[in-house]
Amino acid sequence: MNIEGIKNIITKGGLKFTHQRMVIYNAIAEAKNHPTAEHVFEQIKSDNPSISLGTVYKTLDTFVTAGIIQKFVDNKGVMRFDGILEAHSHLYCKKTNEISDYKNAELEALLTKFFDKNQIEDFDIDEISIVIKGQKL
Amino acid sequence: MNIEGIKNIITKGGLKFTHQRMVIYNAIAEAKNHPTAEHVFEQIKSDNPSISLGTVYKTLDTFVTAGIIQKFVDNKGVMRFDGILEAHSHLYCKKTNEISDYKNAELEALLTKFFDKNQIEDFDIDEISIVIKGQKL
DNA sequence: TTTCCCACTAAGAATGATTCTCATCAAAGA
DNA sequence: TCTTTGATGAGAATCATTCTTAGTGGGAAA
Repeated sequence: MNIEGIKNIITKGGLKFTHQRMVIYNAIAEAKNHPTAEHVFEQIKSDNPSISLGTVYKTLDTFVTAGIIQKFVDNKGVMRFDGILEAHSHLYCKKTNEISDYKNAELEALLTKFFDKNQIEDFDIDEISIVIKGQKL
Repeated sequence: MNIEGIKNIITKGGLKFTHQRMVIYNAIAEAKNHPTAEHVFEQIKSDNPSISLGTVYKTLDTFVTAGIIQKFVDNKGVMRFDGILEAHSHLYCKKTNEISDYKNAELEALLTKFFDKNQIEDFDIDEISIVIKGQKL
């Protein structure tokens, strides 16, 4: 993604555009896996030697609050960040600990239909996600 | 559950039966919520003043490995333990941070059927769980 | 332009959950 | 009984994350 595109996303989230936010957002957008704060830090450190790990944590959190990225917790309890905003499920490989995306419109439709019909008592659903654990072959 | 019942479960898991394991398993079995290691420790401490928090962590982990309890990670990255072994989904309340169980045979059947038909390429599924986030009313 | 202000950042200390280390202990088997 | 092995207690160590504090820079207003 180009600088203008990133700037747009950040400012549309109601945030000031800064160099640090630019490189951090860029790292998330380019990552194919689901990076941790540490991953992002390692990724950008060589080109931005003065950046601080604390800033990475704080900025990622700011992005989550602004709704321009998502976060979730992995099996080990570590925060993972994700530039994809649409709902999608995750595959956890027990062998390699990799996390990959799984997206299937039919499944989403199935779940939506199911929970429309079967409301949960005294509970207002915001989002549903599926966690699939297994092994890569 | 009575002592004999707990002893049975622990020894059937291939583990030696000890006093600590007894009280820790009992705490998990009686808990209605999904306790953390710290919760279990607080729960049993008054009757077992010499028990160590490290032992609670280690024992819970031993139980998980032996397959007699389950564990998962909550939104905040903290380990939660669960004496229920059957597959079931969790409801996360964004207001109170409570986690409750959700079990629905129809939903399970639906998912099983779906993934039987729609195998995931190069991935062997062990278990599927659903995370439902929202608010208690 | 100059000043003022405030959000942003860097650096590292502090925290909280979890794991590790190691000495001691207890039970089961030889 | 002696030995061995695994379990336990105590607390140190680790790891991810948050907090604190001081310093910086860019925009708004005069």
